[in-house]
Amino acid sequence: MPKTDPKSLPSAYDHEAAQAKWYPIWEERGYFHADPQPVLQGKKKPYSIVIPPPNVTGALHLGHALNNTLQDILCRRKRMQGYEVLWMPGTDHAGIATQAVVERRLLAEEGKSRHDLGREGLVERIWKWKDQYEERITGQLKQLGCSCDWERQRFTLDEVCARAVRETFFKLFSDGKVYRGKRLVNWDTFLQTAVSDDEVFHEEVKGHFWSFHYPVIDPRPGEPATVTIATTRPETMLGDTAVAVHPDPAGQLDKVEAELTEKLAAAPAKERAPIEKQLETLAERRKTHLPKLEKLRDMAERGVMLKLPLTDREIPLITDEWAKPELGSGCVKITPAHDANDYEVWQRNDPIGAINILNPDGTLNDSVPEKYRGLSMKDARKAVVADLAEGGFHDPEADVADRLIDLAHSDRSKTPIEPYLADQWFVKMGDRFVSSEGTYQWAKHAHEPVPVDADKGPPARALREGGLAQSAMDSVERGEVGVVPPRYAKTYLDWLGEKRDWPVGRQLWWGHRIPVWTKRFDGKAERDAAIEEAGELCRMDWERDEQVSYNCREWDPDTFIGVSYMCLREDEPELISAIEAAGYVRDEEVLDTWFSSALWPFSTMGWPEETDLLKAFYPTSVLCTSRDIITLWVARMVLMGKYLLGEVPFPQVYIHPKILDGFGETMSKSKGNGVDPLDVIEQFGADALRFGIAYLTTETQDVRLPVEFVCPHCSANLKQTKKNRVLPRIDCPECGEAFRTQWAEKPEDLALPRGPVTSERFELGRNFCNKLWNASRFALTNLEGFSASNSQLATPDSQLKLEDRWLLSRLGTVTEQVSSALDDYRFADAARALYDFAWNEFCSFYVEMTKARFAEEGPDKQVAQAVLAHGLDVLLRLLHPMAPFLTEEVWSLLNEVAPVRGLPEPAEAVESVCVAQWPRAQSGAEGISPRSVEIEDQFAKFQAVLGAVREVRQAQKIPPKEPLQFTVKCDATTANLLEPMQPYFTQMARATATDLGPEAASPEIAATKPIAGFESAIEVHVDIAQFIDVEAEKKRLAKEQAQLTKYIAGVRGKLSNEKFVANAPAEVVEGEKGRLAEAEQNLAAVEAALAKL
RNA sequence: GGGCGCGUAGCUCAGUUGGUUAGAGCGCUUGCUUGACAUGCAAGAGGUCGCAGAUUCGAGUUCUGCCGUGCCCACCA
Repeated sequence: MPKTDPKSLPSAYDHEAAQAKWYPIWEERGYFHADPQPVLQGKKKPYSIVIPPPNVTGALHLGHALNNTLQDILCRRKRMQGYEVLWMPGTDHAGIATQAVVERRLLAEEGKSRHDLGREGLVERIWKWKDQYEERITGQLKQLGCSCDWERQRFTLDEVCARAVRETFFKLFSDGKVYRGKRLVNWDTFLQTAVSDDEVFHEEVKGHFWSFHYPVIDPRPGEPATVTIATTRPETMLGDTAVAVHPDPAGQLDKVEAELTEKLAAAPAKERAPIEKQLETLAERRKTHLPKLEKLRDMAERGVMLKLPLTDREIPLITDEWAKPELGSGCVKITPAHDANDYEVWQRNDPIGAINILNPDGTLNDSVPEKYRGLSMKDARKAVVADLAEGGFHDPEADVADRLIDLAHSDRSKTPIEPYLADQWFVKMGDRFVSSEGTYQWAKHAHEPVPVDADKGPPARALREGGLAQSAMDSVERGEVGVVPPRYAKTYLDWLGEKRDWPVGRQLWWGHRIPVWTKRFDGKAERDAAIEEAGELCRMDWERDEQVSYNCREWDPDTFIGVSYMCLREDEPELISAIEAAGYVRDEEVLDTWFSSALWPFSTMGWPEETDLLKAFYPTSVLCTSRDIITLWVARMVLMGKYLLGEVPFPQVYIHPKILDGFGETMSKSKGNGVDPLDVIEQFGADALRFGIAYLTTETQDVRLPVEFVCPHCSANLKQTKKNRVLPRIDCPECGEAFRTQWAEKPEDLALPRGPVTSERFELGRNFCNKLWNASRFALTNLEGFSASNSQLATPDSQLKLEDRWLLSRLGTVTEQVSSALDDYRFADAARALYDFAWNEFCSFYVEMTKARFAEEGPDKQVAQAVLAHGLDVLLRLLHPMAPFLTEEVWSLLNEVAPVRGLPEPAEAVESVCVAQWPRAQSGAEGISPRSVEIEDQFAKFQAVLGAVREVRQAQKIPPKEPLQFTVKCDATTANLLEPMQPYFTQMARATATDLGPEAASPEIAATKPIAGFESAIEVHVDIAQFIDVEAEKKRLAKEQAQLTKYIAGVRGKLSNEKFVANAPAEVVEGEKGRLAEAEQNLAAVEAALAKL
């Protein structure tokens, strides 16, 4: 291979070239491929991470860049530490989001709906989209430099994952942890589909608040004959199954009053009026409403029924805390099938039942009286209100008109959402009920709790215990899974503690189809036949000698109406046809995306097969994710890992910060404040992006990134504001030319050149990379003629100069800092340590000092070369996880001039920094020049003296080229130390020390700078006879004097405080005394200098 | 309403168990062009650490309350 001439290297780091060059080479050489064999043979320790799979439809944004950069930093370092590393990549099929995107495109581009294509057609279409999107995501990750094992890439809907999903569902079903229940969903009557909470937006609309009377059946004398209820949705009254009143209205009013009083006492004057008004209203209510409510409560406890107007139904008056005596009439109608709160009331008061009055298209169904059937909700409302008024059930005076109502709308169709009670598959999160009435077990495949003691009825209210959720809680509580930072454990535990059952079905086509077949039966005869039939189907299964099917039955014990379910472990055609021939119908729904995500740490490794991969790499080493999916994803992975493999999927969860925009808001495409990492990579380079991210990733804070557009015409940066951030086109105020943004949609906008969105905060990373690049160029140029023998340092102490030992010591310290920071996921600390060391020490001092040594051939030059090569080598290794491309590029160039380097040097060149050993804290210096606080401290003296001279030059406005002379009054040790640094004072400050030591005289006309912070005083006196600006020097000294005086007064005060001297630790007191003495000495020097001027 | 954060220099942020004269980057001011780097070098200005109390010899750091701000969850018949 021809050698590169270091002098021909460009003066700016070419990130584009390095990125294009190295990634393919890394892949080709298989650096990222994980081999289970060395682990299984005990030769290497495993380290594994599964990627949080990005949604296939989404292009990656900066949040992903952060998430993946951090994982890559961890993986690359572990690889260098000799672990066999598996970083498992993949994508998520993201059911709803993906289907929605593809459906939208289908409609926009072809004018077709999903019904035009049919289930299979649509799914096939989505698969095609998926390949395209996935490729883009993969490409973005590669551009970022992510060292994923691409040969093992998975997709949550691929065959391997599907197998795991089927096995899991089958096991849950067989264990009786799956049941069929009712659940309220957000029903989009236009699209006739359920939409997730995320796809619902709330909009205030003007509404009307009606009051109606429901007649009481057979009231006793003195009791109210009607119950008044208020509602914004009168049409739902057709589905009412109860009216509720609070069980203790007086108590509740007391409680509300007490709260208000407390609030009033604490409220500032201007806020008092409305609270006082509320209190008045409350007092008024006690008179007007309370007696009636208490009567109603008694009636409810007696079991009084009400006549539901417009229907022939009777509904109970019940007590429930949901009814707020301080609001409305104090009573509330209960429509469990069409309101989330009423649904909860139903859960607490099981016998009242629920009536679904809607057809999927949003019209009223057969459960309502004939005259309303088929009406839309809107028409039904008019009819119901009119009929109630006609029947005398309406109380118009109590109505509230023009009330603003927060109404849920579907994000996709923009039509109002109807809460709709749908059959759902649930996974049980708890397995026991415990209440004051006793302990209850879950019935198998049913959601009703059954008492352990058969005499008791179901409990009214109970805590759930045990089960899947509990096992996941235990894992965190016992420390099997550690959460970093620990405060996030609370989110996890609180959520799991509710033990809410997991509704796992989704009314979609894109996803893992639920492997259950259903058959209804009606009556005893049909039921018995179904049981027999199921038995036969199972025998057919047994012949296959594997458990391929399972069945269960549910029925009403009185009527024998029920359903029989068959769950198949695999899609075996023969069994399916047998089952379907028997009248079983396959479930239409698919599983929640999180169901397959929950299996991700092991489904990706081939579970349920006992693969080598699984044996070698499960459990994984850490999960790295953002806080918003702690519940949805992390908790469920732990739960499933414990349930299916008996082992937690990861011993640690690292929760990283989120990236926010300049206004502190989460970045998202819909807000228009998102930044495309490719824009940043293009402008600043992947290394700059990565380093910048690491530098910003602190523990407590989210990362705020003020965002700006870059004009493609004139490169002007335009701050993004709340106003311009969603504009499709912007006219550049600098050059007047227009450009388009990522939100351009119209053809005329799309024709304009695109203005990328970036953040100037990545300049730090770019500048740093460039700094390192140039330091490397310097080193490469000056390592000409370097040979391995040059680096042999047989008698190091005699040959190493102070700066060599200093650098070697510092390398050890920095290695230690970076290592421990990365061990604790303190990425910012690691990045800062490297930044400061590389820039302020390696470049500003060591490289500067070697310039003087390279000027002359000889052993000193050779030592400098050896140390420089070694220093750069260690720096590249430490920096590689954060800046892989830059470090690899420089590594390869360094290999050309100094293939064998380091102290002690390896036997041969290491071909890539990817596979180089991570430095040990003592490594470079080990056995030759150990880490030494003394050396670092000594060197700091030199740095301080140099700084003093430079400061005087600036203060006196002495031109940089003008030579200076100075003396240093210091103890003999310091003088001996400084003496050999003479060439560097010349080199770095154009100054010569004419006298050093305890007796050093100050020049006749001098600027004086005392140096604080060392055990003995150091005074620097710069000869300024030729240049003097007396006023400037006086000013400078006066400032020093003021500072010192103030400081001395402070310390004296402290020391004269007897309590301080008595209570503070001796070392603190001693420290103060020492500093006081030093400050006093410095002050004396300053005052002497002032007097002399 | 519940939970979790954050408020330190003009901006974005560090600040380990309380103990030197509170730091960095950007921006700003001043001075520097020929050999690593103007994506740079040298120096400087800029902070009563949101407010008020408490604990302590000592508080940016601990506690309480308030103000401001953000995120998550629940909810508004």
